[in-house]
Amino acid sequence: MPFTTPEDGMTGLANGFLASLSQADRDLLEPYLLRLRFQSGDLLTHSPDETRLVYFPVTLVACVQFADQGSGIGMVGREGIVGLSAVLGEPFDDAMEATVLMEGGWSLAVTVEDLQRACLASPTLSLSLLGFLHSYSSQLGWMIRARDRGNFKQRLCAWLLMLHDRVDSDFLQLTHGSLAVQLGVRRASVTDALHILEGEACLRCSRGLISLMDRARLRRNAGRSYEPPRADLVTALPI
Amino acid sequence: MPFTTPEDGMTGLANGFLASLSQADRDLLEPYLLRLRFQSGDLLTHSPDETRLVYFPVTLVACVQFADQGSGIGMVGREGIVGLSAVLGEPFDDAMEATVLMEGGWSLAVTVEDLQRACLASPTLSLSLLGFLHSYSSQLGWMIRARDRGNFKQRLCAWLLMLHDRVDSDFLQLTHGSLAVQLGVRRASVTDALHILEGEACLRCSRGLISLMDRARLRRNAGRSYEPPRADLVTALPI
DNA sequence: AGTGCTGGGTACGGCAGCGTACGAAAAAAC
DNA sequence: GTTTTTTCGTACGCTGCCGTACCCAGCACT
Repeated sequence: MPFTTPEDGMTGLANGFLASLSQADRDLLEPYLLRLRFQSGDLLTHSPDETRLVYFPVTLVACVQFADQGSGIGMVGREGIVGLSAVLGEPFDDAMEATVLMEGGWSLAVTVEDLQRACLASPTLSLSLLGFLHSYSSQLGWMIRARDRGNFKQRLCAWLLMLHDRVDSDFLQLTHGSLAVQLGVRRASVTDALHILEGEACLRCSRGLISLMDRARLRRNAGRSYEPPRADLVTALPI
Repeated sequence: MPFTTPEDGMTGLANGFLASLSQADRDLLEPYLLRLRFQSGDLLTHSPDETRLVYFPVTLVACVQFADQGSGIGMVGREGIVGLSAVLGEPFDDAMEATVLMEGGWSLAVTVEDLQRACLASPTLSLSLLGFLHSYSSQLGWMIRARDRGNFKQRLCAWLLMLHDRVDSDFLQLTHGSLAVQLGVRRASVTDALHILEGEACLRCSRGLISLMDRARLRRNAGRSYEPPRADLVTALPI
């Protein structure tokens, strides 16, 4: 994952969290932003040279999971932040890690030290971080809800919708197997559920690719296992 | 829940989060702290007179859950904060609420406005809030893990251990029914699992009371569904 | 003592998802 | 063109938990 120049295909600060900051807070971070490219399966938690980084994904989507087990916990994409726990300082919480989904993509990043400096200089920046973390916690709450109420088909729909919220395309480069790992079920369960959804004209499957056809119907299928993202919750700060 | 004086049985700032603050940050909040008493089932999300409050539980334990459904999502006690989302300002995220478990107890609290003022005055306070929210997110992650890996008996053990971490007594005033609601299962499932644990001499049940006998054995039962709290993650800030 | 209520013991059929497994088709490697 | 690998289709028995239901034992109230 080499450093690159902005001309390589990235368009400025296309990260939702950074975009939601005030001009002053953004100015605190912008000089230190790195532009990085990742591939599917890359680990975001540590950078190669042991510099601790905090990531602001742009085109990539990451899945937060326990380091000792595959099943996915949370999902972060262009709307959020990955690796935020590092700003809290040692000792790091290394139970979780984040891996890059699908074909990979771009992310902005700053070193932990730079972010810490900025936070200590700006209470509103710290509160913005708090805002993201709250909305992430809320996402985890919905994940928990999805796991006890709701069958697997609903969970699958909810997961696909969450991913769809974080990419620009209706075509998701996913194998049934990788989906099964993320959702913590058998590969066969994914195949079966996808076939049903295909029968309902919600989506179509080909080898390693899921094409979403009818998002509204998917949402109806997901029921209350899915909650659309609320950008206003992240940005609405007093002052 | 009337306001009371400190002599009523509360011993100072016996909340883990407040205790972890620097003296300067604590001084920002202490003048505005209220001391409140709650009973089992009380809702912490709103105060009676519509004043939005943020709570620092002392002897009470609260369960965070979706407002439209009983099953528990997270648990907060004397180590943490309830209602933090309110500091992010309108619009509030009203999908979740927090109710008081067991026999109730004491909590400190400040109004949202007072906390916001303090946060804007102190970046380190904001970062401390971030620290709590991270450790809460981590707890939710463990909850998710407990729900797919691990059978119900493990989840039950993990939940009891989490509650035990947040009270001083080995005697938990809980009915099988209320446990079933929290864990999102049948009451009969709770009864069955408790009988097994009773057979293993982990605990003993009487009417509306669960007496923990062997915490170590409970932890072995919970397996990797339970993670002991790490106070250091909340407090370790880089200054 | 009688009545009512809450909390707990127990049972039985049902089903969603699991573990495992084997084969076929598509892509990739050679 | 042939071989190897990946991805997907499909099946079968199993089990943990569910839904429902009924009964009994404490405890409270009168």
